[in-house]
Amino acid sequence: MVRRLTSRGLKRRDQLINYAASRFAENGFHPTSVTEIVNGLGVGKGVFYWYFDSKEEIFIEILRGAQRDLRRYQQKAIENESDPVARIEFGIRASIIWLANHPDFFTLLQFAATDEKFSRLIRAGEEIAVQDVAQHIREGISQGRIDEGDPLFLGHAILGVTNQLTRVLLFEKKRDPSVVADAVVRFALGGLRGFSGVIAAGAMGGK
Amino acid sequence: MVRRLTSRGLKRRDQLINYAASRFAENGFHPTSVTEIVNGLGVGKGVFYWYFDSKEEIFIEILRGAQRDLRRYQQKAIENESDPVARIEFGIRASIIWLANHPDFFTLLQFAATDEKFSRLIRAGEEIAVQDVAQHIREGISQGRIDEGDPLFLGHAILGVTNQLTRVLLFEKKRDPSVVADAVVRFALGGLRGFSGVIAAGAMGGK
DNA sequence: TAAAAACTTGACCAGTCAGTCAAGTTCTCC
DNA sequence: GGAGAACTTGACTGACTGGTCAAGTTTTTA
Repeated sequence: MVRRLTSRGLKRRDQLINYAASRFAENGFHPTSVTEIVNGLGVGKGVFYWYFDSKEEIFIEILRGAQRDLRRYQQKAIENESDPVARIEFGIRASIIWLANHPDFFTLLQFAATDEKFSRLIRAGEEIAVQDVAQHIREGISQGRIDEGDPLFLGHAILGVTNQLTRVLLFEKKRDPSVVADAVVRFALGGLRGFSGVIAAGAMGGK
Repeated sequence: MVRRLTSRGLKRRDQLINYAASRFAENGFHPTSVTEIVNGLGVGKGVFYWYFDSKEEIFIEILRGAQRDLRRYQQKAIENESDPVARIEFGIRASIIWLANHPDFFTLLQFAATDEKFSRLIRAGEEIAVQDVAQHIREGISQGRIDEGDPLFLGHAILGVTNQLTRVLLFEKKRDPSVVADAVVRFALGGLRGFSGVIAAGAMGGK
């Protein structure tokens, strides 16, 4: 949808995006109807379709905006740090703080990753985040601070820990963001350092 | 729904569960209609409602079955191992193998975790799996093989790495299950060992 | 000030959905 | 063999969906 929007139009569009995001987060994407969105805002249905071609489109806009905002926040958090491992840590901490401040978006991103219609977009955003961290991992490896290993694998592993602990500790168990961040950082940096058979050495025959 | 089922009825119920699971995995839960399920099986709609009260109920049955089966598989994989760290490793490997053999269930479990109607069930299953691994972690800590840390946090961290790497490496990048398992185990055991400030020591002022 | 562009209304459409049910068929068990 | 239980059919219902559009209002522009 391409339209010349006045400031009034821009405000309305924002209002739709924000309200729709909160409804989608609470009820889910499919169960939330366009009628419900416009009624909640007290406007006619035509308003919705003046700004968006479809329910799908507004959801994609919501996702794009969230991804953009999160990435900016991450980059700002690490811009003055040159040590690669510290950049990883600061990136993790920034992500958790951002998620704590945008719980709705966390829910939306999690759902979108499971829906065929939106998972492409989510994965593309994920891939970008992983590329970012993989670069720091490469530097860390070349400095001998991180064990050899595929940087992309390791980046995804960090993402997985961050997402899971954020969901469980931050949102479900209501832990403080800094506590969650400490736990993620501890595990992620330990995971990066890797495991060379020392821990379980007493036990295993194979691998 | 409680009914006395003959063997014919049990077969039909199984057929409905399996076909519905494959449709839900491919199309998503909401977009898949009951009509689509019964038409795909070439039966009347009444058949569906003879065995299940609702579309929601069949989905819950699918999830329960998957959780039960996965847990059994995990337990079988570690039953003859006494070393706690090795039990963790074998549990991870068993999970990945099971998921590789049940890609539909992986998709379903991921979606269900994001839907308010089903997330309770998923979280309960997750909590059980985490309790299992937390027990091994506790033993590992008391043996001095794993750094101090909340066993539940660490258990969730392992779950997060396993899920993410399974999704990305196994299902998206089509890597061999054993390669995925190696990557997960490496990261998870390293993460358990923890991080005591050595890696990033050169860099950080604050935490 | 007047035309054009931006914005809003809400009734309406065609389609889909989960779920019902009266009627019929097949099976089990005595 | 016959009664009752298990199973199956598919037309039907009422609610709701995403999306359209002709008509109207407000704002911008020149």
